[in-house]
Amino acid sequence: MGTRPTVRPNLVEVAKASGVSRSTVSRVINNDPNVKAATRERVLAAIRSLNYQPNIAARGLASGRTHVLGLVIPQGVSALFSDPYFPILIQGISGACNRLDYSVMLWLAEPEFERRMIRQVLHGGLIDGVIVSSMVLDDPIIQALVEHKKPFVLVGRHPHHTDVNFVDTDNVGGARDAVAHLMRLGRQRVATITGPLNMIPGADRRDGYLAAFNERGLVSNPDLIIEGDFTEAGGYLAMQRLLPHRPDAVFVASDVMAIGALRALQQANRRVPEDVALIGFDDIPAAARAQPPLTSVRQPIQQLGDTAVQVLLDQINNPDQGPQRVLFPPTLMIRTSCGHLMRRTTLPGPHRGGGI
Amino acid sequence: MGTRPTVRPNLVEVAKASGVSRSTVSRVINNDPNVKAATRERVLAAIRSLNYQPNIAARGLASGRTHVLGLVIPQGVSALFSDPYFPILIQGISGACNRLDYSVMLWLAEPEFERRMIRQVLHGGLIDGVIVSSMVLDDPIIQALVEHKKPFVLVGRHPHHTDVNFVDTDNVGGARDAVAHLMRLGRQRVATITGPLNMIPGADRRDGYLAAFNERGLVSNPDLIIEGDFTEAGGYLAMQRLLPHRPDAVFVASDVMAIGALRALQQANRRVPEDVALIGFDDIPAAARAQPPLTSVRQPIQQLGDTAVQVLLDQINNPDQGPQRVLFPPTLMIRTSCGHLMRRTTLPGPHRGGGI
DNA sequence: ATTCTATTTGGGAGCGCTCCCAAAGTCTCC
DNA sequence: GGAGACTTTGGGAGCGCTCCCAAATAGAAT
Repeated sequence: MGTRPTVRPNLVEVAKASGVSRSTVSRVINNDPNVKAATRERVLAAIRSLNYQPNIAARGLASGRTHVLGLVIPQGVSALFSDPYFPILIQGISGACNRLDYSVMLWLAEPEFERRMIRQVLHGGLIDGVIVSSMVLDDPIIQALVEHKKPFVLVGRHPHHTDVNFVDTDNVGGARDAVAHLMRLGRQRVATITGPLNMIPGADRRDGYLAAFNERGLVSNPDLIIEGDFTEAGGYLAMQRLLPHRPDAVFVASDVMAIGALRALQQANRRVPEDVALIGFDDIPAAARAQPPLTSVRQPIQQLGDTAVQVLLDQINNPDQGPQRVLFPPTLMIRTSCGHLMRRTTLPGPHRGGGI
Repeated sequence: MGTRPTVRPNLVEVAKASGVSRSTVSRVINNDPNVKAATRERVLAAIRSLNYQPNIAARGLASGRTHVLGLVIPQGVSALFSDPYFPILIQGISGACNRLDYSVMLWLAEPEFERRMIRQVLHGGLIDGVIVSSMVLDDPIIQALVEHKKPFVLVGRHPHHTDVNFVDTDNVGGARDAVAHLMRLGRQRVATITGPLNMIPGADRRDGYLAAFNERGLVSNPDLIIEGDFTEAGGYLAMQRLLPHRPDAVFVASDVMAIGALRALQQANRRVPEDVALIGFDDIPAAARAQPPLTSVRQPIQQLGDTAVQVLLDQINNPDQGPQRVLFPPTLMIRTSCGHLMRRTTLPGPHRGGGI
């Protein structure tokens, strides 16, 4: 400690220390098979003893490959606080990058800096590929990535760009299954609190709700569809607006909103699940801890992030293959809030009022 | 659209387009004052028309400055999901970086990849400085940063490294004020659920609790101090262990734990605040929405991130100045859960039991 | 041993930028 | 009008790496 210089060694010094040329060291660190085993060992020993780490900037300059991925999270800032979705996603992405020897650059795109961000992603030369977790339809970054042929993968499908890489949860299917479950339990007035319908998961989950009706030849009641905003407060307000229409079940498009809805129900003295059954979406940790524990559609968020990295690297390494599309099936986690099969006698009458 | 080449223009092309030399263009993009105004205009026009963006890798190689900051979040992964602290901190850091024309590389340090991460941060040559949001005492990254003289700033003070840059909330003071408030309201048996005591904010907030006793010449009761783990479940369990010791107030070292504690109290039919007053820490959004709304010590998390960036850039630009230490005073957000001044008649008896 | 091929290694060139020093241009003042 | 000082510009060198081609070496076949 202390005698070793704190300056970074470079290729040439490693080469000198192991008695080979620059090129050979380069081959070793890039796993080129054309190196004799003995030579490779010698070089690796020198690398270890000098604590050598290739300079990413130089490597990026020379090869155009930096082993850095960009993660772009557009959309309003607010959701990032309130919903554990993004932290878990970031976790999944970061874990995969650690494992695969990549690094992550993070852009939380604020609209006012979006143009600069796009320029930097596309032209900065520092990024091998981009993971975009956009949920809004008209995101300029996607168009820019397509035009500049930058490798990228979407987390969450995009209806206008179907021929690009994406990984997603089957939001439509998950919502449909949840609503079908409520119907199977005998609920007659199944409502939904949607996400913002200009966000793709918002629209998809709404479509799943509608699909459950269509499949049974039923028509949905527009009064029972309220648009929320994926926040707790939004779920609370939406539930309040829904109450006069006497739903006996609500499919809420996110757990965070469902928790808000639950609060509104309790305030109105409606029992869950006896008076109103509730199913959320995402299965965040708080869902299981709610009172009553919240039935929820679980999506494998961390796996989404992990897979996004794999798809992106695959695309970077084989640019000529077609786009990959991965859709994970969600799982309905049945807890208390959706209730059991209703016996005829407990079917709600036209208007029961609430209360203990 | 379409005719413009998708390849990135470089300095030489900008130089050619504006009829000056490479060097002059370089001066313009680096805001060197030694450029005639007319020339500068001409170059800027060319930059705009070519949509030029300096190559970060090349710039980093040549100058050793990349305009990239590293953000290292060590510690177990779990806290990242459950607590909005980190998302908000990241938000603050990212916002400041956007404003100041920097980018962020994110490392969620998993222990198994920590050595590689450190090597990359220190020797990768891609990072101008590092923001470390460590909360554990024996973090190897901090030692490594000190030894290699890499500019860095801690978010959260570190008791062993007092001569380094840091920004922090005054955790001791915030906790002391919260406990003093409970005492002033007439509570007799003020307990605390601490964070993990090997985490710095955990220890600091415990110390603040103790300080409130010391300042009044009181001694604290060890039975009323339970170590938690900053999770909801941990707060729930800690509260259960605390109940037999009949606290009439609890200072909980984080809101997430406080929400768990609240759940335990309600399950045990203890009224909040009548039987047990509660104060949390952090003032996360969920605190205000709890039932009853949770009194909490607010720390300016986003500002912490923002300031960390400023301090770090300051340090990068003036490496010879001494370390900066910034301590933000927290604010006690008084809501329902801590109750009002107790009249003598409502002082709790030895054991009242709970219940509606 | 000799030729031919396959494997392994070495060194030049260049990625796009900054830094430095020297050259050219401009202004001032006696 | 020319010396001196200051401002502005240009071009060489080099950051640490990869890529490519050529050279050296080893191995196989005759």
